[in-house]
Amino acid sequence: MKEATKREDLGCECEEHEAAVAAARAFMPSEETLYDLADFFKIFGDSTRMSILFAIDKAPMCVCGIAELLGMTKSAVSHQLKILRHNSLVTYKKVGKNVFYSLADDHVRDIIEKALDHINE
Amino acid sequence: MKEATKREDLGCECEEHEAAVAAARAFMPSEETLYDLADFFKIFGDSTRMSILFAIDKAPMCVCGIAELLGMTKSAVSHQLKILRHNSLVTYKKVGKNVFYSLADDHVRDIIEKALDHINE
DNA sequence: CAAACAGTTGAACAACCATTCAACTATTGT
DNA sequence: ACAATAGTTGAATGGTTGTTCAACTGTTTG
Repeated sequence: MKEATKREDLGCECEEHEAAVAAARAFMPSEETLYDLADFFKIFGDSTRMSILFAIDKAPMCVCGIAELLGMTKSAVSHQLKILRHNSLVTYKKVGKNVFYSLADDHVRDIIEKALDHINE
Repeated sequence: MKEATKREDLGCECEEHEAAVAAARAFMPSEETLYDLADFFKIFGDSTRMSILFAIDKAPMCVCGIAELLGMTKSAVSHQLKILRHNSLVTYKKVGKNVFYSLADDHVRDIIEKALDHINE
């Protein structure tokens, strides 16, 4: 046998669960909120961006400094900084030829710290 | 002009920054920690997984219930639940034909709440 | 002004990843 | 024992995304 899936592969026929589904639906955030949340976490989900955030945690640092610290090209770093910039996680200040980046606010530190707690059990 | 990049695209010649780089390097976490952190956040960086976490936030729910709530196939949901399971973000309990999933601990709620704070400015 | 360096950017490429599809296991009910 | 449903899983696929490459802007210095 094993023809194609008979009916729907979505949901279930068990009507006992419908109440639970309805109850959960009432507490679900909007689609937009869910996407915003996922997009926000996506930024932290890359080791290069994570490294950059730690690099500028204690003191502002220029792009070439970050590149040297991480052993990466300035181009690669700059691309990631653009993402961090567009999501307001970092700020920057031009000084001559250099651009110094810093963390935007303490919010970022809080979230990373929480995650570190979870990782270290 | 514009031949290939003359020398290295890594770092900079400015020796004034070497001290800053060395200082930052002293505070950098290990490579392993950075990867673990990024991997951890990567899990939250998908709207399907984020939706699942909210779906089982208030009460345990079976796979078919989640699938119906999200309007997705049971297969797709199961694949994501596997990832959440392997990262200890959810627990499960078999009851007859059903498998009920719940949040593993309050740690997860804390982190999502922090992120919501940041999004809502 | 011209050379050199810091930084940015768009296109191309490669690697990764979420969903689909099909098949499978396990449990319940007839 | 057989049919039906809940759930899982491996392979294939299509979309996303990080890095590289090459070219560009802007600033400083000789």
